[in-house]
Amino acid sequence: MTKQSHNTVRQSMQERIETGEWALGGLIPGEIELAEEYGCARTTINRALQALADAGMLVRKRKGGTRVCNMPVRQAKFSIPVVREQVEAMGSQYRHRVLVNTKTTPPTSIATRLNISDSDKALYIETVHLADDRPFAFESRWINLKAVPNIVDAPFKDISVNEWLIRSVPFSNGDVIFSAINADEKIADCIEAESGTAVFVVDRTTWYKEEYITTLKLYYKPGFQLYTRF
Amino acid sequence: MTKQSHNTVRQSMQERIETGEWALGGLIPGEIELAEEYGCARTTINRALQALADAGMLVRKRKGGTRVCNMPVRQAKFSIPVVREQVEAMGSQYRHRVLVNTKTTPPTSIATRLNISDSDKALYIETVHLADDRPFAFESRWINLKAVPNIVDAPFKDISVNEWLIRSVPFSNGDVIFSAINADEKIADCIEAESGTAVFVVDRTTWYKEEYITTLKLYYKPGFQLYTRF
DNA sequence: TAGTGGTCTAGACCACTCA
DNA sequence: GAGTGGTCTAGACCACTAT
Repeated sequence: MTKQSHNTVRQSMQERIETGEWALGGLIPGEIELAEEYGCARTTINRALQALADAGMLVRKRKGGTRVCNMPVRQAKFSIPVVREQVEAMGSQYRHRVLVNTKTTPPTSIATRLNISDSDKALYIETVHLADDRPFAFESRWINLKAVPNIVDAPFKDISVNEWLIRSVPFSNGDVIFSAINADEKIADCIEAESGTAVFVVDRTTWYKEEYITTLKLYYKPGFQLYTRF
Repeated sequence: MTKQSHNTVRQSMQERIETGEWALGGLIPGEIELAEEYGCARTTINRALQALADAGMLVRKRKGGTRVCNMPVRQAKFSIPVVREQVEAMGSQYRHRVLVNTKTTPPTSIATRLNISDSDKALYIETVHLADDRPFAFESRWINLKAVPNIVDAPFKDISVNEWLIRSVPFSNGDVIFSAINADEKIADCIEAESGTAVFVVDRTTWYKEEYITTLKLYYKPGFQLYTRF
């Protein structure tokens, strides 16, 4: 073979795994050997192998060599949903309405999550996200004022709370919990559903460098689906 | 600075983004310039920049240079859930019970998904996944017999259908849809819940090289949560 | 301790795309 | 056409870990 890109090599190796030429859990040749076989530099082989390891297909160990993963679990990458983009992706017009925006002391469960004391005040905001002026999702959010004190001056008419935060604290970390609940009356009312309807819930908490920023729950309208590919 | 690993460089650059030194949507220095600044080879800088671009923090274009992403959307990677591992991760003992296992003609919606004709038979399997002998999830699965004909001989006493497929067709592609529904009577019965309870649903279809393998729906017991981090 | 992957370098050429 | 990122190479040294 002549001139191989790391991509071509990777695909070739992926096929060797898929066809079983390289058995599940089995050891595969070392980098130098593969470099000779493919007729390219070891660096190129290394890059291809690392990509496959990153995808969860290979497990690599110094001295131990490279093995095909014996319990192949595919991983999927997905973007943390931004409601406005979800709405616009459907071809609908996005708008939002702020129902509540107050500074108040949060319940203990929230205070714990934001790592603030029970007596500290936090910003509580309720928002309804609309798609073509029909309810799409209801958002209930608490914000740690110590983390982003200047948020109180921000007007949320044109820009949503979420997008303000994204711009203000651009690359935070966080966790996400997906679940399903039966809508209580309040939620049902906000998303124009009947009480008791199954609702898809996204519970998200974000932080930046040991400091908690915000925690929110998103209740999507009935029938909502979250799609991913792997 | 002396001897920088690509990791150190990456972290340094990540901070410059987070602190706003490199503004959202702004152009950052070119690779050669950064290489001089950090005192390392361009290859090393390239690697760090590619990692950040991969994480969605940077957007790179030939000739156009590298810019900080102006609408930062964090991405999360998560493993396609394998029920047995979910159960064992909770410290419970996993078992499963096969309720139905028949060869039959699928409804049109399923036939379409598996890309087979309406008259073709497919394998239909219903399974209840148990955690410490209590229902954890109910699985309703269709399998394309043309894709994996030898599955009919497989005994699903020790190993679940899913794990048999994973080993047989180890690195398939697929899509996943998360949603919430109200349990009908049958589902409610299988997961020991009341009819109408909100249930978390995972709908998954997998294929390998243009051929559809299987499509399934997983109905989790009430209170189930799917956790991810970003 | 020896063997494997992990990383870095300096230099080169290519491919894309903006002006 | 010129400038940027994308990729490859050959060689070197380091770090981990299985034996």
